[in-house]
Amino acid sequence: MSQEPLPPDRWALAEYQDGEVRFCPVDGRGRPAGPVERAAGPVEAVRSRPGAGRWIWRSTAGPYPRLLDAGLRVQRCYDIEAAEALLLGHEGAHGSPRSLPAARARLRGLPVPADAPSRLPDSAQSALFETGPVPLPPDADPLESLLEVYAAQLTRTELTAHPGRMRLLVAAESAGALVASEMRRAGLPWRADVHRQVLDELLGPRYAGGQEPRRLAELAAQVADAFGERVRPDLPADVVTAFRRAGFAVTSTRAWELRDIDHPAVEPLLEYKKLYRLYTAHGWTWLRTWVRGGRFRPEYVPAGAASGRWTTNGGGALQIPRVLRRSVVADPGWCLVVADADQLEPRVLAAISRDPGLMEAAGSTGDLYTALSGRAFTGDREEAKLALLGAVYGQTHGGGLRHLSQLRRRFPAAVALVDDAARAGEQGRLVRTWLGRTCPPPGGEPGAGETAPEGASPGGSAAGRARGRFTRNFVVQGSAADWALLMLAALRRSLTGMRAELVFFQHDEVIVHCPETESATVAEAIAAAGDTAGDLTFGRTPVRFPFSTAVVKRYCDAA
DNA sequence: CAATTCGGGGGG
DNA sequence: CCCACCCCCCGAATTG
Repeated sequence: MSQEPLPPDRWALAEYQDGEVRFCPVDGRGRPAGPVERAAGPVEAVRSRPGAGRWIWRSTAGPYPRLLDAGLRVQRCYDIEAAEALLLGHEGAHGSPRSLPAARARLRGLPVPADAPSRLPDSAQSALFETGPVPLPPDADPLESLLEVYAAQLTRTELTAHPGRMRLLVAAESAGALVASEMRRAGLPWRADVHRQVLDELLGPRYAGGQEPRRLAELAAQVADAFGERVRPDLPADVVTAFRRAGFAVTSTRAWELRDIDHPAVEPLLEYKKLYRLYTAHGWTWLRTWVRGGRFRPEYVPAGAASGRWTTNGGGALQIPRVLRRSVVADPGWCLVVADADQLEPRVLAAISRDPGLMEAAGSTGDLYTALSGRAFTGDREEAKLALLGAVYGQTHGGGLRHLSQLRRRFPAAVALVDDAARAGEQGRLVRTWLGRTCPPPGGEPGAGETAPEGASPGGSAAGRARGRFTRNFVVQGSAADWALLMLAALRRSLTGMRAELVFFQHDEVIVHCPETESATVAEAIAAAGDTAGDLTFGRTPVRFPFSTAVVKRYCDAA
């Protein structure tokens, strides 16, 4: 069946109620290939098998943080619950519970338990209500259940549209889970003193007793002066009313709408909103909550977004405001290698569409948009960029559309790919990324093949068109997320044995914290990881995946 | 009174 | 003029 040589050494590991673990070697079909061993915990088990190639376990977030605490890493893993989510999605059962007990129950035709909520409401945060992983029924043996589900997953994988790609996707998602745990443990270097200095500079000192910062109070007073009445700048309704009274027919208080209004309240108001946002989202409270011992440690959630992009659970790690990048400072003698993938989405589009013209343009490491504008595309770099992004996002009006027909002529296969994806969405069909991650069905979470009730003519309705834009973008953004996982896995591999640590990942950007002496090696490893991931993910194409890389002491000093 | 939605801003 | 796409986070208002 599969011609790939099997990893020499895979081990299944399951935790029991009393904390004990049992583990055994596993063959290529998911059957036990040796005696079951016991250990006091995952640390003891993994330590006893230093040569294990891949650990198969229920969920990386369970045992792996404890392994890291004990100073252990594993080379590779197979995350059953991550795989279950990917397979369910591919099978069109997107929202079905993904836990090991749920997967087992489905195999046996038993009632399927719901998943534990991924994020608890604040009111339930008390230890009393802490919800652990969904429990197996008391009569189920954890290791046997794990192997039963694993074996079935291997079979289901072979039934997917592209089994080889799905195998790769599961491996990549599992590697991502390892990276997420490791990054959280390492933490992003964060100087609380610098952060406080930024807050003091921009917001001024806080008044005693939890009052708002002085600068916010001053700006609020200026707004009130300008209107000649008290207006609370953080209440949109208040502000709209005040502008109406002053003779300006605004419909919202969005920055782009207010920017062009000639009224003395506008400037302090916009400044207030910017600073208010900093104060509430990344102010002193955030600092107290999230920064400990000079490190910011968010909980990353791989595939938290439908497209496969990561999210975080609290801390807003993927929305660090630019003004706070000054606080991300390397340790003495160390540096940050900050690397940003260049024009990732158009390069991904080139690879997944195999469009000859676009592949040729993406076959160089130079700026892709400049390459486009230099060719038979009449327009400058900015216009080329807008046209291409407009095609990927499903732009409906505006300047970028002017060049769309030209794009269509120059890069017919690329445009056809996103157009097909859009049509699929409008017709209520599912689309997949290159590796086979499947978009959620229309009409919300519930999952299992529901048919949109009001979708008689989805192509014609506003909802149908919105769905088309979603699926159009999904195939590109999601395939870029496929690539990013393999890039992380490749980079992680090449950093083993070094002191360098991956400390941040944001869609198309990574930060590695390393001794200054390692920076050149790390930069090379990142460059190599981009192209390696391109070949692994999409097969061999001429498309290159370069990074803009900077070696800096402070995050803000990277381009 | 708690849960949900809205509006506006941040990131890619 | 901006926008299309994916998200997070907060406070206030609204709803059950």
